[in-house]
Amino acid sequence: MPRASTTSDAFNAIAEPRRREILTYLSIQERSVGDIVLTLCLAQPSVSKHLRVLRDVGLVRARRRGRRVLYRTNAEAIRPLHDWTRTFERFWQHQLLRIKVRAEEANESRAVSSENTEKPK
Amino acid sequence: MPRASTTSDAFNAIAEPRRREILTYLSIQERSVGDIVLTLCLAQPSVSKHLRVLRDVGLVRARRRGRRVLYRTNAEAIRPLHDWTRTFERFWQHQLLRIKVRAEEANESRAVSSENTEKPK
DNA sequence: TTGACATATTCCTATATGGGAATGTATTGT
DNA sequence: ACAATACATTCCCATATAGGAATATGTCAA
Repeated sequence: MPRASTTSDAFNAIAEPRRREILTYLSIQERSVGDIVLTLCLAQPSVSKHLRVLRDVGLVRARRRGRRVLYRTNAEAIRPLHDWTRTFERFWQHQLLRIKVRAEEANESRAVSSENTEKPK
Repeated sequence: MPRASTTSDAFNAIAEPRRREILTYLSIQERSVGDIVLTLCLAQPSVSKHLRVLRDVGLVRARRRGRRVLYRTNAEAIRPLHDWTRTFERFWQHQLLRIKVRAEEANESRAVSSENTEKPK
């Protein structure tokens, strides 16, 4: 079985670095495909294909303006990603806390010498 | 050119749903490969391979304890993902605000009827 | 209508993948 | 040393890519 489709969800869609760049670029302001091509220095078909993927998972919205098609980031679709990563927030806070505590201990008790670093059972 | 390697960065690594499940499971408590196999109902080689990917990008840490190898989530490695999604936070707040304002307007001026929905230039 | 501009799609190809099965490696208990 | 346990790796394969080139579609302007 190959990898899941890039259009299967937002997680797969944003795995591609260029698509992340496009999302960032379009979050500032609505832009045409041509703008993206020029600004990010990508081939036009490539951009269209990336936009297709982003559109399929709801990460961008499009609307025609004459010959052009204007795209904009749909930030709402990024929330699930944010929420998922956020569930780990408390853990990295714990880790930072542990590191901080360790540093303080090491600093305070420079006399006690050894006793730990790895506590085998 | 195919998709970037799953081990190229955390974004690619977490694109796989099972890997996300493993990360969540391991964030609670350090666990052996066997625990993961039983709890998430996956084949053992599959788990080992997923852990390999997660380890390569620093999302998990491992240590031997006798015959077992205990894995734990390295939450720190998830921060870049969190930070990236966070850059869009203000935008979805804006969008929610717009929606809210629109709803209020629609509610207050039920007499004014039309004039917008799409404003062609 | 015709041409020019803007974007989308199709075709092609090398490549990384995830699952299953089989096998390899490390560690413990006897 | 040997068997058993716990993981890791390898091999095989169907499949979804991403990029490049070519082509199709859509829209406007004269």
